[in-house]
Amino acid sequence: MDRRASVPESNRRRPGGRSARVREAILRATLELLAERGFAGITLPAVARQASVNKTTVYRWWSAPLDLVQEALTDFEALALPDIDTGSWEGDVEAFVRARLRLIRDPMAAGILRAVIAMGGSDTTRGEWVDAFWKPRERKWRSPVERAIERGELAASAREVPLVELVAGPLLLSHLATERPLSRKEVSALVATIAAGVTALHGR
Amino acid sequence: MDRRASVPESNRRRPGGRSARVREAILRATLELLAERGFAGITLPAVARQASVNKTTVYRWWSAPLDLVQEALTDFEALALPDIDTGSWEGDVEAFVRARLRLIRDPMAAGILRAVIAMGGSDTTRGEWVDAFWKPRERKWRSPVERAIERGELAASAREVPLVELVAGPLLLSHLATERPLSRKEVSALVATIAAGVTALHGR
DNA sequence: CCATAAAAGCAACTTTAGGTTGCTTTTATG
DNA sequence: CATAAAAGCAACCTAAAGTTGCTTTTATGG
Repeated sequence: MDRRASVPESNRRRPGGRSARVREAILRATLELLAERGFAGITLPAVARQASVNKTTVYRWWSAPLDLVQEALTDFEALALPDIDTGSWEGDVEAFVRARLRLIRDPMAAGILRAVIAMGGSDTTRGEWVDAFWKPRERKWRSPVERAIERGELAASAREVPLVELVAGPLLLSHLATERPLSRKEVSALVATIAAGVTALHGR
Repeated sequence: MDRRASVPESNRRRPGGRSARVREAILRATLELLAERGFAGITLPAVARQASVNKTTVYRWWSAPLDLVQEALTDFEALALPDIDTGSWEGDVEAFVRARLRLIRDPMAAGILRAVIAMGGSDTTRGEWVDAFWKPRERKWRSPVERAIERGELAASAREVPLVELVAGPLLLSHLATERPLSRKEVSALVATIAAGVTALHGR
């Protein structure tokens, strides 16, 4: 049986010492290449070079670039969003924007997000996986709206507003696509506009 | 002197007939591969195959994938946005969203946008070029806000609102990144929220 | 309409880089 | 400290990018 591409850390036979170090180096190298060169930059020999590890070692445990990327991203916690609960939903929006800004300003995180975006599209296998990648990160952020509705700050109709997209989309466009980051003023205006719009239509 | 990668259509020595057909086929093939496989899919032999053209012909006129992509995108008019002027700025916002939706739903346009996003980042040469790619497409869409201010619909302070990002960002995120397109309802809510927010803060 | 030179096509070649294999050396672990 | 797991090494195969000299096709001007 081929044990490659299906061996989580815990199932490795010698998880202590060198093996662990080598594995870490390989997954870190994968993220570095992914951020710098995109998915196209991930070949097993390239990862081995970046990690200063012999390529046979990489081939022993992973069989394809996608496996490497998948495993590396699972381990990469920086892309996770913090829990946000400021007490008011406007505060939550502001906090979310700030958190997202910090994240997207980190070159490695930005590069990785770009790569993940590029990996979507026609190819079904990748597409499904990319979907699985985003889902948990989105779900985490429906709750503030729900809480606001429970608190009576917003009407139930607020659920129709695609808040995640409204808040994160502009940052994505300005930082990742056009690479003309929003100014301090524009960020403030962004938050204010969304807050005012939602309050005007769904506030109590 | 190397005449490759610096020969616009008009400077070719025999621009009629076959040469023109071959050039068109090559640039079309470039866009197809770019949309389907991303920038990584662009190699000169691959483009030649896709265009049903001999690879020596491609090598004769272009020296690198980036040259091909650059020239192909310059010729690709589908990514241009229509002029919008409905008379009211809310109407303009709605019209812009609809136009952008149509665009982003086209698989080829979506694939190309994804590829362009992925091409941004560290590498300075590419980064500059990607910037040049977006600029004309953005500028075209400051005018509706300006017109609204001139008409007296909005206060001058509305200029601070990053409207392009606010309107296009959510569509970008939902269609290109997460691939969970907004529903009809959500699109309406998006337009309504932005309109209400801007009106509340900057309306007259 | 035809002569001709530009440009496309073709085939054989070199080079580069991904991927494979058998073996040796290092080292975690009982 | 014995030993087996895992990393390293070197030589290899293969596929695809890139190159070259030449032949065939065809746009174009006289």
